[in-house]
This record gives sequence, C-alpha cells and structure tokens, in this order.
Amino acid sequence: MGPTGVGKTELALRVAEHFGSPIVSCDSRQVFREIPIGTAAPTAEEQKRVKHYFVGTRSIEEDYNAGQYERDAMELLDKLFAEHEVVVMTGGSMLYADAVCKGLDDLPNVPADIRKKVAYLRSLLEGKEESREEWLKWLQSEVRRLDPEYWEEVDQQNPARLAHCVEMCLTTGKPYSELRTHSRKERPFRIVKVGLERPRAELYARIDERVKQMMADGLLEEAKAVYPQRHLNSLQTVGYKELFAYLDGEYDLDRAIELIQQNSRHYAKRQMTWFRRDEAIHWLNAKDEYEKNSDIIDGLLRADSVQEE
RNA sequence: GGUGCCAUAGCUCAGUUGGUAGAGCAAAGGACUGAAAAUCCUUGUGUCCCUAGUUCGAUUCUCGGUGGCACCA
Repeated sequence: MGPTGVGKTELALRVAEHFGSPIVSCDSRQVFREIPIGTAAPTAEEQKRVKHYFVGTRSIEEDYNAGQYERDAMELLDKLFAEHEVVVMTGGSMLYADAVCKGLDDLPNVPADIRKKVAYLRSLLEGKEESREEWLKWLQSEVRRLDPEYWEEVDQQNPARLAHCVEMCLTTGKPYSELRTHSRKERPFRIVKVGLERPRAELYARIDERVKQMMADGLLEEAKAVYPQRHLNSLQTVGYKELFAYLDGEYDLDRAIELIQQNSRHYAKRQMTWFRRDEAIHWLNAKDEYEKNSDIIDGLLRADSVQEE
C-alpha cells in the first residue's frame, strides 16, 4: 500500500514476478473499465507481465462499494490460494484494504428504490438556495430519531455518514448501530502489509508530473466520453470532476489541471493519514531498488515472527 | 517626464474614525466499517514596503523614497 503516485504499480509487478503470483488490485476506481487513464490503471503491457484481477472489470454504471469488494475479493482469494502460496494485493483504497484485511460488518446492499428516495429528498432540499444546510439538518434529525445510539458516535457534520445510517435504517428496519459489531474477521491466510513511502516534496512532484502525463495520454478525451454520466458515483473521482467543470465552462483548462494536481495531493495526504496509524505496515523506501525491496518482502514472508495484520 | 491609484499571512484581498490585524484560497494536522480518488473536522504573529515627522502611542495621518498599475505627454 501507499499514497497515489508513490510507485506501487511497478513494485507490485516485480514482487508478483518474484513470487509467480497474480496481482489482486485494491483500488476503488481502477475497477472501472471506462476510466483507465485518469485512474492510472495498469496498462495492457503491464497486465501482460502479470495477471491482474479487479482492473477494468466493472462498468461505471454499476454501483460498487467496499462491501461488495470484500465479498468479491474473498471469493477470488479462496481460489487463488488453492494454486499460489503467495498472492500479491496492491492498491491505495484504504477502506477496501481494511475490508479484506479486517472485514466489514455484514450489511445488505441498499435497494435501488430506497437510494432513489433518499437521493430525491436530497435534490429537493439541496435545490433550495441554502443548499447543504437543509439537507444536513434533515439527516441529523432522521439519525437522531432512527438511531440515537449511532447519533452519539457519528461525525454529526458529515452528510455521507448520516445518509448511510439513514439508508441502512430504512433498508433493514433496524437501527444501524445494531448491525455494527466492531469485530474483526479471521482470515484463512497470513497477511503481511507493506507500505511504500517517499519524501513528501518528491511525492508531490511526481503527482504533478503524472497529471501532465495523463493529459498527454488523452485524459480529456476520456473525460469527454463519460461526461454524459457525470452524476454517477464512480465519476466522483479526481481527474474527472475537475474536467467536467472545465467542460461546463467553470474555469479554463490550465486551472482544471492545477486542480487535478492539487486534489491528487490532497488525496495522497489523506491516504498517508490513514496508513500512518496502521501499525501492521512495514515501510519500504520507494527510492530503493525494486530488487532490494522485493528481497525485503521475501524476507518478511519467510520470517518466523513478523508483525501481521 | 507629469498626474492619479495601490503596497497588510505563501496567494487574492478586507480592516483598524491612530491603541500593532482578519476572511477566502493555499498549506499542515486529524477523523473515517458500503459513495472511501467519497465525506467531514481542526489550525491564521504577519518587520501591516522603507525612512523621517506629528503624537503618550503610527500599520492607520503628513513629507520623502522605492516598487507596481493606470492615464497624460
């Protein structure tokens, strides 16, 4: 694992080649086949070197989420471990990684009609000029009413959290807090977490450079192609939302590129905050040779006592 | 060369009827079990351009300087 742009893709390829393993992607956006450039998905060439899973296997039209990813990944890993002693997983989606390593609570998917109903209310309340305020107030009063216990522990200013609780209560007819077990699942395999790190200034410079490269590779055309579906959750993604705004005439292309770079840096920062508190991660220096890092990982896997998840 | 306007946080600017100052953005830190590349929270001391003057006290007023912008020549 590691922040966006740190160099995970190439190291993962080397490590996978070293172990003769496939690569299981742990990336909430690279799963979508319509947006490979902006998500820096492994190229066809890279995928020829090593078999990849969960890259470009879904359409942006599909609702996908961490819970579904957990089920998909566990089913796949079950098969892969029948043939491989070591399986390499890589990606920067923090919650998706936790879903596999620790497990999420068993929650139902939200039925389309309930999601629609909630989305409709939102558009109604946000449509008024006060925009976000009305919507937030409504969510707050609903959570207080439907699940007072969760209300005490949630981030009460966070509409995404509150909306999820409301959807769960409506879906199950029970308070969301009753479905939350706070327990972690046992996995039938050892998990050794390895993180890649790099000095911040250098990481940020790489991110800025990579965005320029994406533009040269045709990111704008990619964004134009999916522009009609811009409202989809899968397209609430750095690199696309900024170009959609540019296409709407909100600002010029240079500004859009600046914003993509900046938002990518913000994303990297959030990833680092999340990873920093995970004591199970063994940190490697991204500047070291791939061979050296592959050997270190090999050593970690062979060691009798090693910090595991 | 002349006249006018401007000079305050990394950037754009507000403000102080003279009692050493505050927003947005940026940046940093943090939270986060199904939208997670999402969503949310916290954090603002800076020779208020420089010099001299008036004043108990100047970033605020006055003179001069420097730099920028605009107009006139």
